[in-house]
Amino acid sequence: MVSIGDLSSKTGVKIETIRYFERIGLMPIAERKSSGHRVYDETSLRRLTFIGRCRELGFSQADIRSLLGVEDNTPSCDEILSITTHHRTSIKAKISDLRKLERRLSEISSTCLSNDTPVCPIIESLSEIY
Amino acid sequence: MVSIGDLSSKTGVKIETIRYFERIGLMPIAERKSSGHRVYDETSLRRLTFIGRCRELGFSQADIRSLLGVEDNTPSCDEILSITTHHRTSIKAKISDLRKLERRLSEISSTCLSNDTPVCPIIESLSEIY
DNA sequence: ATAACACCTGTAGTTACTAAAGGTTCAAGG
DNA sequence: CCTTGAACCTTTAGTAACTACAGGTGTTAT
Repeated sequence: MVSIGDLSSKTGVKIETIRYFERIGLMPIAERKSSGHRVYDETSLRRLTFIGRCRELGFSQADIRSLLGVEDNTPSCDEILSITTHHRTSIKAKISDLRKLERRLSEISSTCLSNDTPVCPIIESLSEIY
Repeated sequence: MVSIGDLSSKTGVKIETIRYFERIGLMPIAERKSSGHRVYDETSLRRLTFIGRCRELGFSQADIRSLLGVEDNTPSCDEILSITTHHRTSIKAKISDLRKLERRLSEISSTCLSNDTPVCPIIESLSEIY
């Protein structure tokens, strides 16, 4: 039985965030001491650890909800693998988008290095109307 | 002299977003017809085109503000190159972060494929307390 | 004239938290 | 026992960067 501060330091999730997770239903409603202070047990610790790791891995709250079986039932191993795979796919897509961006930016910047025009070629190329 | 709808279809920026840009000062306060409808000229078109392209390239509003010289003066070519380079650096960092994530997810998923345990190894590995 | 459409304002919702204001409770030292 | 400072409580507002809606006015074509 630990306090919210202890839970926070054990998981690395900020106190406000833990209360927020309770509010939105990611964490169950915590039991209280007579004073009103929240108390947590090992189950809470495991659950928050799980949420924290998912967060580090970039899962959305909706994904975490599904993984935890918050609104439906506990998901099957297949469902979990499917959510994870889907998340991986979207990460790969994001990487590919960012790489394209980087290439475009690098092209645009290169015109700037050979700069002998009175007007900035980056600005020009970005405001040009076709 | 065109309407907000025309400007929107020429630039691909939604009408609500154009009004929003005016509200936050990215676009200048538009002139109005006697009816109250906004009217735009070529200068607005160039400016919105610029903003739209920057947005596609993932620049933050703060960056766009600097590039446009909204709060300070018109930036020098050096300043523009510096903002762009900085943005490229953060894109590269994001790519590298996402790649790490992807590798972690791929590791975690692989344990699931050889699944003969009664409990999901993905969930297990994510909620484990050390 | 009237329908259909474009435009107007103002406000609230999105995601995933974070921070601040203003008030209890707890634990340790004197 | 009393005090003081840390930790806790609630509620509300703020962040980025828009998007969407409600409820009203203007414009255009038949």
